[in-house]
Amino acid sequence: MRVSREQAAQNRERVLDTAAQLFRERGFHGVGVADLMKAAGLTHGAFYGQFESKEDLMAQACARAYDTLHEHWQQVMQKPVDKALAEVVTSYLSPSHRDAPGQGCVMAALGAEAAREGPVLRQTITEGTKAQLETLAALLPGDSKAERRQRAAAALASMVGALILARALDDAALSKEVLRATKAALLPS
Amino acid sequence: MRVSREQAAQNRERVLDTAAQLFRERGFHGVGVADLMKAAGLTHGAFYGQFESKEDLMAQACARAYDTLHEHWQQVMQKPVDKALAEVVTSYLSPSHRDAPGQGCVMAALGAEAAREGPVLRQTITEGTKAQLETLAALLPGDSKAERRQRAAAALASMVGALILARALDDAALSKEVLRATKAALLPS
DNA sequence: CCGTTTAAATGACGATCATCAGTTAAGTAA
DNA sequence: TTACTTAACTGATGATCGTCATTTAAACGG
Repeated sequence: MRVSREQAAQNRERVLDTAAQLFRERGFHGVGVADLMKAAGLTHGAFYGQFESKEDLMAQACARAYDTLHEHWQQVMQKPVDKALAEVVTSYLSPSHRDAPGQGCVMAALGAEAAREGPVLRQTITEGTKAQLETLAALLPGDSKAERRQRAAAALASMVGALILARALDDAALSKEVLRATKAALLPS
Repeated sequence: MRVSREQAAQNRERVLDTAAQLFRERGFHGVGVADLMKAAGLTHGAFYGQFESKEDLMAQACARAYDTLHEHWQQVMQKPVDKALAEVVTSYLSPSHRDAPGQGCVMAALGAEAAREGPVLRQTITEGTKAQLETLAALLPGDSKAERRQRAAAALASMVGALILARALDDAALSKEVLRATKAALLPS
């Protein structure tokens, strides 16, 4: 059957949101086109009317995920810088972020896989990361902009790594310890 | 055809080494059993005479990779502690490590994927990581063992994250900057 | 109200996936 | 030399993969 122009646009958005979540939860190779469309309430045939290929969707879904994450960070940026930094770091390194990859950091969930994919996806990832670094640099101390950018790069790396470790480890205590230790290194009290 | 007992054991080792490399290069889902066996110079049929399943192989290949990496770290441990720390951090965060995932860190290459796999694989990863943390803790300053373990956890997280970022980013300058910044944070000069 | 457009569904395609049964042939033990 | 064992190969399994041609039917423009 057919559906109104508006409905079709909504469907497209829903497919994108569903993909952004499922890819982060199961990885790019862990989600088939049919799986995804069913999760979005459609059949697999409708996919290629809206997207050029799966790789096209992968890039668009990542862009969508980065947009959503960026909005959250921008909200936190309204607070005073020291509070904002503490909140960004604390929420990133929280057990709830670790346990909800579908709503979480793109790099931590898909970075390693993305490194093996095509240039379109990698460029999307790079742009999202640059925006993240910009936000983070504004929250960190430093005499020059270059120094703040450098600290932001190191801070983002440590947060991404900590989340990946915390998710991979089978030892709950050690998983928590990695998050705690990284938080302590970033927020010296 | 058949092959001597000794030759068969060698074949098994070769399959494991090949798997340890290919999995890190292409991810678990990026390597098929047939691909792997062909790369090891055998046909796909010989696989299930040596391994119980692909997941079984994944765990054994990761254990093999961790063993090899552990040997390298133990060699570096012969040096005085400050030199050893500098070498571990520098080589980990080097462009050559970034560009050779097949011989590099298991967590950086497969950590995110491993988090979604079965308990056998996750346990293997956890054991390998614990050994890494132990080695790293011996190289870091700190008043107590607990403090050194905490610093080791934060240091490993930052190294893993930096490598993943450096591999995923499409911007060569930024990729290098992430490695450099993380090295600077870990080795204050 | 009718003809056109098009979103979605159906169904199939070739390829590849992990897995395994059956066969071949060579090492091993008698 | 003979009988047994077994590593590796061949070939096929059903499932799933991304992709697309075709059909259906409802929204849209006149």
